Amino acid sequence: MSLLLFNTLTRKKEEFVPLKEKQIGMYVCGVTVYDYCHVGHARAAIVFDTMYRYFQYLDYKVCFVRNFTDIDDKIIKRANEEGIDWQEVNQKYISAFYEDMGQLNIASPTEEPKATDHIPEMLAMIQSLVDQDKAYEAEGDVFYSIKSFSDYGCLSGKNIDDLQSGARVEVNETKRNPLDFALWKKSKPGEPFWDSPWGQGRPGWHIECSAMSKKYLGDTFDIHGGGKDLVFPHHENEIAQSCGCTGKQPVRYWVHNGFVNIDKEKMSKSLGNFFTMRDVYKKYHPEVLRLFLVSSHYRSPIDFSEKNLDDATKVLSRFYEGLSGARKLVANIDMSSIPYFQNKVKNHPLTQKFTTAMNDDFNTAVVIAHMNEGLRNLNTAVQNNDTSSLEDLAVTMTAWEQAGQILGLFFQTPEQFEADLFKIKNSDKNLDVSKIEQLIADRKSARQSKNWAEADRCRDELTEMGILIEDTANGTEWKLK
RNA sequence: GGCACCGUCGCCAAGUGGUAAGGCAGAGGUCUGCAAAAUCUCCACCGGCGGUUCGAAUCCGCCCGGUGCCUCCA
Repeated sequence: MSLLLFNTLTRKKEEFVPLKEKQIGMYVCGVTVYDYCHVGHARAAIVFDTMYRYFQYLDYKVCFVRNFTDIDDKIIKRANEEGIDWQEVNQKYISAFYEDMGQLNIASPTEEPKATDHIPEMLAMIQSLVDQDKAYEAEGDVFYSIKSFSDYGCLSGKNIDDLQSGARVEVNETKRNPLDFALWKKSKPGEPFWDSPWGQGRPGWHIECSAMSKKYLGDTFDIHGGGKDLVFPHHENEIAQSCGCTGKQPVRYWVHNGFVNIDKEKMSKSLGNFFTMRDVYKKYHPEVLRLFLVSSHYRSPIDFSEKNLDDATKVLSRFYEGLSGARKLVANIDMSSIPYFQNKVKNHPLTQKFTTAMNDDFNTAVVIAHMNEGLRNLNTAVQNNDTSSLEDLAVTMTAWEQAGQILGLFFQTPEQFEADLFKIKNSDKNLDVSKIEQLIADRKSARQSKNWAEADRCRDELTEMGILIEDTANGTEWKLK
């Protein structure tokens, strides 16, 4: 069964065929480490993490490279603002990145190169472009001459004339063409710099990805990803640089994720309408954020709102409750002793539907729909306490759970999830747990003596506190609304 | 101004030529002392107009509405 992937270069879904059989080279633009990550960064991370997981599930050997941009204007500016060294800025926000992404269950890429560790590679590339007359030095800066690349605009669908006529590009006297972009920037006094054949300076933004992807993945590799906002100019320029340098097409499939919106507008720093990941975690479980972001297709815009996160919380709670019930029912089943267990999971209808959806350009939204349907089967078995076919249930549960895990869900136990959820929900309520338990005990004795009025009074009091109770076979359980 | 994209139930969201997945909310049933949870049933002809087609939410044209990129941006 083939996998279809939407390629920005052709604007079509294409059958994905890697360069080398069963191997994939994938490069994804990471973040510039000058501030905390927001939900837009979270989406990009989740989208490509999910692809990475699914490729591995399909038995591909994936070399996944995700970079850190650790030198640029914003970092220098931030360092000056905070009165610290630019490296300290990097350090601070790289560790924040790991904290925030770790909570989302983002797997480690194969390589996480930093721009400043690859200055020689970048200089070599720039030199090659200069030698080929595709780049030129001007007063200490080095620019790429877009005239040297006839395909310039192929990725973003722009043509050079349109770009020039609408040019909001800053006027720079030293450029031969206003659309030429910097490969190397001369450093100003007091700024960090590296030595180069063109004097002291630092790399332009685009060259790092060309140099690092070439180093780790070769002149041509399979997938290059990032947010839609990187299509132009960043990825367009990367193609120009890489192709100019090697003469080869650098990337076979360009993959871009859609934006996170707020009230239909792109979440962005400049608009100031962004939420950092750590802000979101104060009110919502990180896994809820993950589920929310995989609930729609990766290329569509997704509207970030409390209502939508509340909905996602409900779905994830249902998922975990169903999982918890099913796990308890099959607790005594030794799955490893079930004949052909892995094959049965693989051939389960749910797994089949899962792979069909994922093979269609990673349609995770459809996967979630299938999981909601699958959940009903689990819940029905649990409700009926159906022990007649526990082995089948174990297979169904595993197929269901596995689908979720490839989406990066279910990375903790249902108990931990419930406990975390309580902690988050209770953070601004500060409820007294012993009081809750006392009321439940009071209600229990009232019910035993069939004093329904008193029992209901206890429940009403709990309801007022925001507590929801459920009488189950194992006693009364409670949770925060 | 140039170039793209989007408009599906009250809300969120799949589907891109064969008579509309899923979730939330809502209505009703089962279960329950009553609830809750779970489960079952019900709940849309797809922005407007025209065209192509045996057949369109899905293709084409026009219109209306919204967004993005063209400057740093996931």
